[in-house]
Amino acid sequence: MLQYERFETIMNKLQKQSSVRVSDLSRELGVSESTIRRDISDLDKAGRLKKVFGGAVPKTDDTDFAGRSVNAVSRNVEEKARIQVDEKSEVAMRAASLIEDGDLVYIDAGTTTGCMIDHISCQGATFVTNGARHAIRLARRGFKVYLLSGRLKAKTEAVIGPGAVDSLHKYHFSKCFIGTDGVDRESGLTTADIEESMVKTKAIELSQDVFILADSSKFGLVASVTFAPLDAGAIITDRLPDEAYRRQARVVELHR
Amino acid sequence: MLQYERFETIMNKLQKQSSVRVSDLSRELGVSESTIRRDISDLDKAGRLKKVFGGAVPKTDDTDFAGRSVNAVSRNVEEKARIQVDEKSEVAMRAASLIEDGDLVYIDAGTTTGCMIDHISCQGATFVTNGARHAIRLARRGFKVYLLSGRLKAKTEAVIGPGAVDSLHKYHFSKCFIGTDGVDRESGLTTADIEESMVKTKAIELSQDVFILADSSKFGLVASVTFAPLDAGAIITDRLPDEAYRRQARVVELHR
DNA sequence: TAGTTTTTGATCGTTTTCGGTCGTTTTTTG
DNA sequence: CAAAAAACGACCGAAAACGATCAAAAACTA
Repeated sequence: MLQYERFETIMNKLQKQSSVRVSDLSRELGVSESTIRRDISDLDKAGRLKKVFGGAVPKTDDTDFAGRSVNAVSRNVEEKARIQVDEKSEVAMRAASLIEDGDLVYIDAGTTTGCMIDHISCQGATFVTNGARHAIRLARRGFKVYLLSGRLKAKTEAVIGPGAVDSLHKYHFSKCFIGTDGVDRESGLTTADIEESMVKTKAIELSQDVFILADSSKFGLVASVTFAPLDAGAIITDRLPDEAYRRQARVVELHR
Repeated sequence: MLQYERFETIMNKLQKQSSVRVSDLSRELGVSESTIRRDISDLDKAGRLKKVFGGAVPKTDDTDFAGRSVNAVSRNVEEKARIQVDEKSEVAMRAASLIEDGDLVYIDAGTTTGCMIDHISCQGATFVTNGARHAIRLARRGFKVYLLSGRLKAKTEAVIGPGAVDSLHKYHFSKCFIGTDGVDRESGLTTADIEESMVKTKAIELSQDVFILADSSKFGLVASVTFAPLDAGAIITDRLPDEAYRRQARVVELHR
């Protein structure tokens, strides 16, 4: 087994497990503990994880108040992209079809909104986004693209924080497309990161038409921070698990 | 078996396997390990895969945008590009070694500055950049990264224009690293895009120590817009084609 | 065909990786 | 709090991988 493969295996495990042990890795990968220690040291030096006594934990780019690992709940971009692919893609396709020539569109960072990019058919829209990779992909497709300024969060590749909110002020969007971690009748629309939530809230405020992208798995979930009430915009979903949501929000349901 | 066939076989394997070994390929393709190593080196330099100790892994698209597919390029062109890559990389490595803990560093968009990212060894620096992909790569490596706001230019993946210059104002860099298209004794430092030049000029103005990255091929070239005089900062290059430059600028020359 | 260029395989000194040992540090246990 | 256990890192030697070099083989050219 190549050193590089071990590196990737360790990092993959850390995305799901929130911690790994030297002894376990040594057994599972069939190499000595010395080697695992070296690997972990190298990955730590490279800034890809945090070495702790007995093993390693994922490196969170914004330090949790206790300095503890919070990765068990919030996975990173690639991981998230893998799950619920079909549903995400359907929702995204529908959302993309709403974009028209002349629109000034805000596209939120995130995997679901990212799916939209390949499905945008009209050519005359202008885009603003806080997703660094989204911006690159949009620009490649030939669109006029503006990026927000501010700190780049490694895990979600999103520009966040007060700087990002500031640089939003001058825009007046005709449409905005926002992803969400949770949709709940009591808590409304929620997301895991407070700084990301600030950006979402501001973008919604500045937009004429608001669209929330939420595949069916998001309903009933509540993340750390509420960024908008349920009726902040139209919720686009593949399947609505509970008709009760209709009383509180405008819902676009793809499968009946 | 033709070289071309081996190239394709290796690339095909990498699409399914996530890694290949020199020893395996040597046996399977019936050629010596030397040959496989040469093949892998060539494919790596062409940007089609990533060479690792013991074999190779697929190239993830986060490296740089020089990684286009080169199916039928003439040998001469490929050879030339390879040499330039080496020189760029040397220059970048030297530049990266100048970064220290505590620095607030501006990194300009561009391929040469992009090479720096993999070679930054210290962990305690903070970065500001107008390169969208640079930002993503820096963030992945665990650095604190800030992006400028503004329009994203598709070709260079750089944030440019007045918005970008505005969002620069608040920073005071300890060091900045700027790429250039041309270095000329009369015209100074030049670049092709007027909006990119504005960002470069402002970043230089805001920085205590200024470093210009220019491989030897850039000397004597003049692009459309001058963004700074020759003595705006230290010019880092692999080889200085003409000693006369020393009279006008501070030069760091790698090969004497 | 003869001469040139390119590709390939073998060699060899150098570098990198890896597992085991051992003294030290950290954590757990009593 | 002290002893025991576990984990650690530094070090070393063996093994593997590497790159540079060179000569033979193959492909190309005049």
